[in-house]
Amino acid sequence: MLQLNYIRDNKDEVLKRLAVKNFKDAETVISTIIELDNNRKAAQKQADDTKAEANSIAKQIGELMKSGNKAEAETLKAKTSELKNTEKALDEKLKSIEVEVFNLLVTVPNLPHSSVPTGKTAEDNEVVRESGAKPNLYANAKPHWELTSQYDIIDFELGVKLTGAGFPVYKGKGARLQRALINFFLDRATAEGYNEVQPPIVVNEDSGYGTGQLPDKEGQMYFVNEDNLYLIPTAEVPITNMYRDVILKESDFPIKNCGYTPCFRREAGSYGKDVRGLNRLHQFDKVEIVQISHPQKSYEILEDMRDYVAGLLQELELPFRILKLCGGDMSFASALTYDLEVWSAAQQRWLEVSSVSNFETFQTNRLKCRYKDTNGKTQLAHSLNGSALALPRIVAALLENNQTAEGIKIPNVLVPYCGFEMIS
RNA sequence: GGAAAGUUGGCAGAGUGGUCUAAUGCGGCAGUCUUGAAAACUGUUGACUGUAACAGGUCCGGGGGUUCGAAUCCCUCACUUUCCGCCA
Repeated sequence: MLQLNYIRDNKDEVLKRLAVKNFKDAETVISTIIELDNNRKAAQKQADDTKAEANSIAKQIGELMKSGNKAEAETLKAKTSELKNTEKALDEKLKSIEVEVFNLLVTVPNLPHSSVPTGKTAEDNEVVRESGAKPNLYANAKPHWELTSQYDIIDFELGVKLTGAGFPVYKGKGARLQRALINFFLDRATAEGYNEVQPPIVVNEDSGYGTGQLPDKEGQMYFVNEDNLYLIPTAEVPITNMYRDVILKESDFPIKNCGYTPCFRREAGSYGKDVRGLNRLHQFDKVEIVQISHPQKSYEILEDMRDYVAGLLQELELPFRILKLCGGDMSFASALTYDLEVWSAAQQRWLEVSSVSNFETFQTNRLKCRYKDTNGKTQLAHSLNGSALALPRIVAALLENNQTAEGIKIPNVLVPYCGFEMIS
């Protein structure tokens, strides 16, 4: 959520940058917000003055009662009933304006960073870097969803029986590979200075609001009706919400946390070959890295995070590329996002395995995650996160790219974690 | 699932319906003392809104009510803790 003060003081700038995100009706929405806010201020002033008067009368009555001057107290009492009515009316007016402003404010996406390329779709994303050679597969190379059943390592049908589509069962070396990747990612993140946490994987409504899944995207999350809890779509939600309603000290920065969790996404309305096999699941595993930073450091940190994730892909010997997302392809809450994609050799396409974003104050404004600066003023911190990494598409690429006539070769770095060199 | 008790500032913890502008302690910050530190002593110590700056307003779990006036009384919801039951 954008800061109202910022919108008020920088209207033109806000409109210019919202245009990069292709936010429709920006002019109307922003103007309405500013106008409503002016109304709010006026109403608040009125309400405050009324309350001030009522407060002072109440105090006078108190003193009169104490000194036994009952008659005078009664005359003062008579004066208050009208005040009470106006007070009530003004409060209601104020509240309704505030609700109106809030409802508009949550529809406004974050402002993109000045370096974000303009564009509408994924076609317009900017390739920042490409690394690693795409493998030449042998003649009978197969897509991963055939390899998984050939070697009996991931069973999609069995998952359908137990739960439904998009909930695969990992078996044998497939399960072991999952565990190996999780441990590998966590070990690397810890070595990079991230503090490992194991958060709950169901969260309450407040947490959903804090990171911006609510009120907009509740359709994307599984919901436990009886207890009013949501299954997390990413560890970002609980890990970032650890800093909800917190005022940090400047010396607390940088705050680096990482965590492994299963992630749950309803993915309502997704069909077709994009969702084949491991490409899109309802439940998957992911290691997430999250940082809370000083505003002046956040872009430096964003690049560190991006390069860290790239390093993981290099270690896994996967060809990958880094994209800087254009305004139209970026998420609602992000100011700047890098996507990392791995080459999936049998599908002949790039698969997104990580998204690293700086949210600046967009999340922290809602979270009320602040810090005290050197002047003792409280300021909003910046929040950032990235996948490091999401497993399914990594597994898809590993299986497809490393397949040979004899079996699937495990990259060297994972062998100690797996305890085997080949899936055959 | 049953019963009871609770929810107050960064933390602990007081608080007979009227200077609550929330006691006190701890912690934090600043100062005195010290070569430096500790201890001791002194002072200071929240958030939001608002203003040019003051002033003013809001906040004692959330919401509602009673009252001229609520941290305090009433209703309601949420959460926490303890005990019992069930159970990994």
